[in-house]
Amino acid sequence: MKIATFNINGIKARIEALPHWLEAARPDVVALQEIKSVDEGFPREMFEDLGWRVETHGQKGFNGVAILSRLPLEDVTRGLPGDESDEQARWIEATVIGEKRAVRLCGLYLPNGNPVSFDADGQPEAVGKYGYKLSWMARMHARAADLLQGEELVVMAGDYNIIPQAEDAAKPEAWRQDALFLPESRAAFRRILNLGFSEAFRLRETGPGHYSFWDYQAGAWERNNGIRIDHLLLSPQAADLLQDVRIDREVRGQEKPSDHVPVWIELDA
DNA sequence: ATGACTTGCTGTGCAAGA
Repeated sequence: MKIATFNINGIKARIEALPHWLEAARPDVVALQEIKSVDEGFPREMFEDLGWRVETHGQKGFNGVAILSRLPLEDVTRGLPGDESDEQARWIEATVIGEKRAVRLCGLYLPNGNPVSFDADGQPEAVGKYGYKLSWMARMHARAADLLQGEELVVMAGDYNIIPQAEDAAKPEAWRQDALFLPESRAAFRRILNLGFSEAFRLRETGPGHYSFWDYQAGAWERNNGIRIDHLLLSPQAADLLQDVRIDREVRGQEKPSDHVPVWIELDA
């Protein structure tokens, strides 16, 4: 089962590039982020005509996640539990029925968290957008712990807006005060990993120079000034079935690209 | 470097992204 994550930065803007990549990469299931569309505005029929099952969780203008699948999907749920007042569309789950195993797939768009305000001691304050990021990650931690209690394989795929280590940024010094790389953000990410999840890419690849996002500004792509923030986290049983992992970096150089590129795994499931 | 670029909005410049 080939499972991908792709922050497309707007479904309308990627209406040609996304089908092009789907045809070339031929994943079985894809978690999409930043569809920037309400459910009724997503071009569902177009993807269904191409053979995809389509499940969306959108909102007007920003955010929004979706799952496209060639395999059957069951028990689709929308929204991250833990705060009924949270109206941002950043979490969707579905059980993907593989040839050998079922996989509980979570598609997520973790809050960016910028800008960050700092107190007189230079410590980041857990308020505003940064406070929302940290509280959202605490809710994700609780959901991730619950998922591990189930019998299904678990894959949590998406735009985490977390640079896990300095080697995951071309210029780590530029991100020291940024919500994507602050120690508190990375610690919250590690707390989720410490439940028993493995980050798929680092099971297979070591060292610097692997990125999944390049800013549109200042020639970031041409200078390879990137960061690695799109991840797939695997439960222990899922990690045991990992066969391959890849970042489709060449997508960033194609026509009218998103600022993110797809990341995918192959599971023996 | 307060920049840059891209997206969606019911806009005519702005917020948000990372």
